[in-house]
Amino acid sequence: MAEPTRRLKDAAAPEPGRGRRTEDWVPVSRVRTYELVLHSIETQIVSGALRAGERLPPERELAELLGVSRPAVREALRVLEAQGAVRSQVGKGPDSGTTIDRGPSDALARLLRLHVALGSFPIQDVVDTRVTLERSSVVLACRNARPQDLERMRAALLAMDEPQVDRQTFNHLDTEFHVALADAGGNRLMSDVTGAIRESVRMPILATMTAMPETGKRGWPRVLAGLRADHHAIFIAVEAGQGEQAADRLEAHIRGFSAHMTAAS
Amino acid sequence: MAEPTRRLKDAAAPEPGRGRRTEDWVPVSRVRTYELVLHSIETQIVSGALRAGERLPPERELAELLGVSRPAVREALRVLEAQGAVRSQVGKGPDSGTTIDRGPSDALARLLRLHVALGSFPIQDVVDTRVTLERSSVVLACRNARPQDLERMRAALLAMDEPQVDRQTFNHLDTEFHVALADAGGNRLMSDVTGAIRESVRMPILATMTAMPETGKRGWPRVLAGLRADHHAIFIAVEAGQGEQAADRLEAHIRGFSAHMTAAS
DNA sequence: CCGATCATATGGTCTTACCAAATTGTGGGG
DNA sequence: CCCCACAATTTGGTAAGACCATATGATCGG
Repeated sequence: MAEPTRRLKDAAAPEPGRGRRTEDWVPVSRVRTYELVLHSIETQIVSGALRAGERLPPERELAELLGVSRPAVREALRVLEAQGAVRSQVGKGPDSGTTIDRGPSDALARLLRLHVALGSFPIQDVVDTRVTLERSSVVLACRNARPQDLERMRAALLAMDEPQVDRQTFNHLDTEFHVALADAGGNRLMSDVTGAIRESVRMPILATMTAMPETGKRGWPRVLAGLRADHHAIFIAVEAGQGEQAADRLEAHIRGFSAHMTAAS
Repeated sequence: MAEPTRRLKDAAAPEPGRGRRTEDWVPVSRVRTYELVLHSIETQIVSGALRAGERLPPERELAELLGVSRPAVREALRVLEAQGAVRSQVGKGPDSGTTIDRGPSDALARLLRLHVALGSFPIQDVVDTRVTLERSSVVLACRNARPQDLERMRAALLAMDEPQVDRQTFNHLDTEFHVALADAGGNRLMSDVTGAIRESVRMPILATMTAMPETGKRGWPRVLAGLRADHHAIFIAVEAGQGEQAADRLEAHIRGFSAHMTAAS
């Protein structure tokens, strides 16, 4: 690690007394201490001074090095942890403490899910973005899919064909199918973002499914049959390596269901 | 707010003494307290019980309601704040305290920048994803761009044409141009993700530019001229509403420069 | 009636303390 | 000499309490 030792706050405080004093002045700090810590660590990561797998100093030491309190350090570490950038473990030994950890894990998904729920993005925008990404993914999948990728998709397909499948289970399997499709493309970023977006609309989709009546042209049984047919058609095209056709079918599939969602609202 | 009052940890502690006692047992919690708080608040947001603009209870109150300590609550709030889901303000009055705040702001960009720096995603994947999204964005921009969007792009173009522009400034303006292009499409999610990706590769791009020699076919002056020409060509196509041509030029532009990056490494 | 001052609510920060988990060191017994 | 049990140490996890800074609102005096 290059040099994390520069203090964020001048540690030569006039007194070891708590907090800051009115006479300090320095107009307005306005920046919260934990943001300073966060920025310090982020900078070291972006600049390459901190690499994946390396360990950060212990919390207490880091607090002293930066001239801040331990809670401030902890708050910053919590943010980094939620972003999947670090991992903390108690105990002693080489694996203990806080280590840099390249694992976006579900950080992206959680972020997007929150903002979809909050309505930060119009549903139509989410659908369009999803179409864009999944079209690309499926084209890649036609070229790069390995046998185990196809097997994973086939397993989801078969499970969705179960006659007694309920809507929640179907929704889970549907997500799994699309995520497997994205993974099959072999582009990790595209797959993660695609998965995050599909995950972020899982709840709204389930709500739409649940609201569907038991009969009728727009009833659940009819819709379910359509979705199954869509999935099979997409899968066949992927197996055959027909990228454009698969993409078109996928787009129709996504837009078709999203029409139910916008119609309901 | 529906009901945040269910305690996360049984508050009927035998003693007001600190921490937990050995006799509590309950095998292993293994889940950290702040995660419980975080999950509790996230659930209320996703379920719609907490909507944008609403206020959370004060930290102290929330801590008591959930039966946890204030630091635990604060750590959870910090994570939500970093995700752009809440905003905290001191003071009194209707705007004070912690409020739900739909503003992804730069949360996405920071997340991606970290992981690109950490190497969580291969550079080629990032480039491909960027191409996919920007192609879609520019097609949308050809249909939806308003005069002020075009003006913003034009301003960036002109600034990049300054003869004395240095590499760092050029890199900033280049980012601004691509972000303006994405914004012009009118899809907020696609624009945010596109901007985040472009932002996340800003440092690597700058490093590549800085490493270029002053002369030669692959020297900075020659590359600079090429980039300027690319941008102008893209802009002209957008102005003319020729989506496919703009997309093709954009892809060539992005892939052309990325070739320098992969060649250098 | 208006303005200045004080009260209050709220997040921001630091200190201190103790708990829990995991590794490591050490000593005794085989 | 080796191995196992136990203690020491390191490190994150949690809590309680205090004080500071800021923004609003209320109260009182002119």
